[in-house]
Amino acid sequence: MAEEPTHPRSVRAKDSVLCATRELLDEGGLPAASVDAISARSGVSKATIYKHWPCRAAVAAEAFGRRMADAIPLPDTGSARGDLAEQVRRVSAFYGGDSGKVFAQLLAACVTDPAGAPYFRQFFLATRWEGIAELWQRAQDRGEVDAGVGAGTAMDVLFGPLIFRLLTGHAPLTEAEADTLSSAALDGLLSSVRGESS
Amino acid sequence: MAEEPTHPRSVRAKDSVLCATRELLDEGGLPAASVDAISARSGVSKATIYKHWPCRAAVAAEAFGRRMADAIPLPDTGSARGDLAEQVRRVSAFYGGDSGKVFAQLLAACVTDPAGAPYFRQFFLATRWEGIAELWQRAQDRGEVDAGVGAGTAMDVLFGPLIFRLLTGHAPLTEAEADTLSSAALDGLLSSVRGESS
Amino acid sequence: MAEEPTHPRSVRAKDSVLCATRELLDEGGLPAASVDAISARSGVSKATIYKHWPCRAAVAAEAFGRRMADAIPLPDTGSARGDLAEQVRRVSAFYGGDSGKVFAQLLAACVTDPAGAPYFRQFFLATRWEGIAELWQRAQDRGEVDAGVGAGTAMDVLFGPLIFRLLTGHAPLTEAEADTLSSAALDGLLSSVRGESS
Amino acid sequence: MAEEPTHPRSVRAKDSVLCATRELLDEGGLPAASVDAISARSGVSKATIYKHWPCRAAVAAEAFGRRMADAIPLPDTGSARGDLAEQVRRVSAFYGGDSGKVFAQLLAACVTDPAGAPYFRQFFLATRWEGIAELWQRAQDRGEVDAGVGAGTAMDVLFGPLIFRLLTGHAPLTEAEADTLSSAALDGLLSSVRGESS
DNA sequence: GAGTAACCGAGACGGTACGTCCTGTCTTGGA
DNA sequence: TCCAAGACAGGACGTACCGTCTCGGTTACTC
Repeated sequence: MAEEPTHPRSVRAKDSVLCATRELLDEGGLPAASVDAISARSGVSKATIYKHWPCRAAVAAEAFGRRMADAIPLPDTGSARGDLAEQVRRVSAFYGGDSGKVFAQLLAACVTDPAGAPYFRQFFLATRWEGIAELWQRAQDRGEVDAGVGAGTAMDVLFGPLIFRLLTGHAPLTEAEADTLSSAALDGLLSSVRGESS
Repeated sequence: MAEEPTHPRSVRAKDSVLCATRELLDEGGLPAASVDAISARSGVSKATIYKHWPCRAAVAAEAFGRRMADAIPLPDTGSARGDLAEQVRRVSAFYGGDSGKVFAQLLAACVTDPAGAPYFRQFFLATRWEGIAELWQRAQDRGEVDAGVGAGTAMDVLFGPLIFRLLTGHAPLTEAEADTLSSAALDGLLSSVRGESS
Repeated sequence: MAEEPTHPRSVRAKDSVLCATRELLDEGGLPAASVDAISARSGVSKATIYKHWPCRAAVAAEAFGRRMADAIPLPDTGSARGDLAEQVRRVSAFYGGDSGKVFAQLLAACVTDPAGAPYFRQFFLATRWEGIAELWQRAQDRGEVDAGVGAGTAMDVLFGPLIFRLLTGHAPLTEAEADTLSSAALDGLLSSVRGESS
Repeated sequence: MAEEPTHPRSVRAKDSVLCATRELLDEGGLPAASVDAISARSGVSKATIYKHWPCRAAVAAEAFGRRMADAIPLPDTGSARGDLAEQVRRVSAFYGGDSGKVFAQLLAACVTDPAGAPYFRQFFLATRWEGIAELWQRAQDRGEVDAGVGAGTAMDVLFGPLIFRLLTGHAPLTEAEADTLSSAALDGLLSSVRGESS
């Protein structure tokens, strides 16, 4: 406790802000996490908040980012296909839940307000990318993957459809649907050679 | 068209609004298409606008929707794979251009303001869905597609990645990337039998 | 009933409008008597309403005017002073009650919207003026009044203070206050006997 | 005044608002002094205006109040009756001029929107009351007044008739009429000598 | 008794002001 | 020296009401 004051004040301020923002996001989604509300709850002034982040979306992205990473641990089923399918299932479940709504609001906010986009990428996509890269490495090691496809492409093809559905709501995000999408993505849409695919 | 003055007033008002909105979207994107600006340019009062649409995003979606449909005619290359790949290429090009930015803003606005979502689905997704359904039907007729995969799933897997990239900007939307994504989606990510993929 | 249709339609429409307006004024004061509300409740279209009256305040003045006349019958106490004082008391009581608020709103509306002023004068002041003129005539017949003072002046001096208080609310409109005001005013207005006045 | 920039910002904002409002009132009366117009001319945002005043009428009352006080200095003719009659004459002249119209609009607005009433009382009536109280005190000191009549009653009886005429327009506000009214009222209010009144 | 003209209900519309909200900057005073 | 507290400009929001207008159907006169 004695060395708590040695933390630069800015660190304590950032923590307070992120903590308060998390609470507000949980309580009322992104609309509830207005800068005024964050300032009031955290006891950190608006000026200070804007000294650390360029816009509201950036704060929210940083506050919410880890939550998602924690909520979606990497699976290890023994096969690359199993791992990837399970990961799609987990991400779909996350998107389909309450947090998914907040995630969508955040993504939307970072479109509206481009200053937040780098934060969104850093605190959401980077983490996700690392997970997929690891699974993809395992798959490569096992020779399960098409050598011509990169991890980035895989991420897009596997999770893009989920985000599409999350944002537009044109189709549900159930577990069954997640499996359908991951199967299609993993196997391919066209009827080349099948049999091993579900 | 001689009877234009006999159009019910509501029709004329809607036309004015949609036309003005299109212009504003072209000039400054969604932020420029505020309800006040639409009202001022169209000569239609705000109250009337809110009588016809629930929110700004709905107006913009309707105004911008057809533009996209017109900009992306259905291809007919002779093969289902070719048609689908070409369609992905065209949609990617659309997203990558100026219109893509507006499209992203619109999608984001419909997340923020759910009242607009049905309009977005009607004026963007419905059109897209019809196109894909037709291509998919051709493909089924030719026996090129995996019978177990529906057109809806195909749409998600083919275009979800593009939307993912459009919104987050984590990867470019070039033609080459579009081909990579469509190949991966159409063939599948896993290494069954490869080589015939473009 | 058979000859009801012989009434010009306009007469029925006016009656419906005035009746509906009275109800609305009773329920929520002048703000509740919007033209839309009057139209809806009376079944008479707004266009027709505006054919008969120049503005909302005019309708309300006509609708509310008789109410006040009915509520304040002329007193007859045997002396001019007694009659006038009693009349001030009655008007004060009217102003102090619920109707007083509506009266004030109406007067205010006719200031804001001068088209209504003639209606206000016709349906409120004319009636009042007639009453005062009659009392004043009685007083003259009895030789109680200062011959140099006209009935108009008397009306202003007796009721002006009440209206002043009603509108600004700077002092109450109780019966005792009414007597104080009328005493002060009557001592000046009545010529003959001075001394018995408080 | 060198420290003008050090004035708390709120003071500068209030000054700007009141100044702009005065101008607008002069140019087009109360209807011209919409909150939007005040905001635009003063450079003070609407939100700030609503932080300092509860409604438009309150702003206008404060802006216009002093003007009236300045325009009507207290007379000193040597006799209480003379002072009071002169004061009635001056107030009548004020009401009869352009400012009278604005005054009437303001009073009406404070009836319509009760949130403004305290401001009206503070910035119009309080000043008036102080003036009358002083004149009344002089009169009492000279023994000219009826001891049973308070200054408040005097104010109502003297100025109520003017306000009545101002608002309803049922009679003119000329100097001659003002004298007629003040004579009638003062004969009642002043105790001592009767008969020499005009 | 059909034709015709006036009239009216219903309500959409332009216009205007409203009062609220939130963002991101700027100022002040205290620690 | 740094920060909380919060005032501020700017600008969009969605609502409310007014008074005008357009439409289509009904009514009440005319022939």
